[in-house]
Amino acid sequence: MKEMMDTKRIHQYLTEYALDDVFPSSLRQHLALYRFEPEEALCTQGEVPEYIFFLMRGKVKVYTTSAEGKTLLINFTSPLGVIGEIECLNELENLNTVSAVTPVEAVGFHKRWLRLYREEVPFLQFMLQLVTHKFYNKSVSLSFNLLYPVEVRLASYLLSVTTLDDAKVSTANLKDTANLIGTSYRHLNRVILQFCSMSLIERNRGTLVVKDRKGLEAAAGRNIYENGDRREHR
Amino acid sequence: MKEMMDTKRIHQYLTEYALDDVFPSSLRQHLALYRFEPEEALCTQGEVPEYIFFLMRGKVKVYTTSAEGKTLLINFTSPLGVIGEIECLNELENLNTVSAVTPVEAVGFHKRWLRLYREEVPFLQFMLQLVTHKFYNKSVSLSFNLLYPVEVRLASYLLSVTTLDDAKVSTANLKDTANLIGTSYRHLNRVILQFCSMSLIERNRGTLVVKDRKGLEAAAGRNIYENGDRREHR
DNA sequence: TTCCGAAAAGGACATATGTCCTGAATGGTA
DNA sequence: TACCATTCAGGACATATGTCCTTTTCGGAA
Repeated sequence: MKEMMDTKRIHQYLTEYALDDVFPSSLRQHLALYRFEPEEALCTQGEVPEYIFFLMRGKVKVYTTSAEGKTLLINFTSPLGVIGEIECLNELENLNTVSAVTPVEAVGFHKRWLRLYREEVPFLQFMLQLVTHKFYNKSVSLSFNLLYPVEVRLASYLLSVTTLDDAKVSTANLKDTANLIGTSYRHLNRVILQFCSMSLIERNRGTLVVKDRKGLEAAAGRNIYENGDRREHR
Repeated sequence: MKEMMDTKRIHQYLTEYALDDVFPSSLRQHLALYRFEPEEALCTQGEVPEYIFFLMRGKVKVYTTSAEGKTLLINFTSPLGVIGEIECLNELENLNTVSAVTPVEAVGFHKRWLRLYREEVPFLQFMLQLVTHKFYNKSVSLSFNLLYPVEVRLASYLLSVTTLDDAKVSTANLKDTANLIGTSYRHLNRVILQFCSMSLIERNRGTLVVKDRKGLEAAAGRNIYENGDRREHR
């Protein structure tokens, strides 16, 4: 983590994401710009977080590891995602580890300043908005993972990350995909094979190509990732 | 749902749960007291909610039903739980159905008044606090259900709903228990049998008795419901 | 007490999914 | 081009969990 006091760039980001009201000028002095390299952790499961970050550039992955070492990928988060707010607001330890996937820039502040921010209506409104959205998406994914078989989850996922124009998914990160929909790489392959034999998709070197969206929709029942933050994953 | 304008009782509840600051007197005129009978729904999956309720008395269950009719019990909620806030704040449809288990009393207001409340710092702080907690608990249960086998989930559950003094769990609602830990009644029985044969618990007519907390703790690894809102379920 | 019906428990089997391993494909390098 | 190391796909098997149905238990009515 590299901290920078690049006030100008911070201001630029705040404007880009319409956060000028959320951080009134009186509170900006506590904001800093942070940079993370790929693989670097923004926060670590089990530790108590110090900072709240607003993701401005790049992509991070959020995951949990069980005592036995099994990993559950929660999601990939893109701007404007927020990291650490749940734990900082409640003095709890991190449930997840968040690591940079690409080079990342985030605006953040140390949690000791929360007492200032939490007196501000726009800040509170923004956070509430954000957390409720996160909650909603999380609920969707919870139900979805527990209620539907991998087949349905994969079909939904494929519909979400592709369009009619761009029907391809790289298989480079098929392991990530497996984790994301909460299954093993092996099993994912099995289901892919099944979809291929049904001519729903085609597997070429390095990519999956969606051949039959209607068919996939039928397999999915309904597309669960449609409004979820998992949409960002490619 | 029966609406009552029992100002006195509302005031009494607000005091009981230290909500006097959250609802400044200027906003109280929009609050009403609502009563629900067992089995009655406070809100229904798929519909757009109209009210935000603050559960003051009784117990409700929160559950989702899949298109195929499979039911996933999310939790049991007790006072002071809040219902409908996520959806009302974002104009979204209900993800879950919430039904009264016991007779229920809730203080609530129609969402059209949200524009008033959401200008109030104490209200916003309260909601943010509440939603982040809910979120945290949900995250725990998401990870837990996806990462651990039923055996571990049951052990955790048993440790949570019993104490050294009161080591009994009624088997009357074993089906609820099965749903709550996300498995079938059949499979729950299987695991109970297993625990019995390991002398961790004993099954008598109508109750399970915890015999060996240490052993259960070993089976659980760690007790995941410890801070979760599922604790309320008996 | 005996018998019946409802509820609970358990057996048999089916299915989904995970783990481990082998063999094939791939790309880089000499 | 030939060879090697690495990655990827798929086979074989193991395990967890679900579904369906039969058996058992138990309270209550006759």
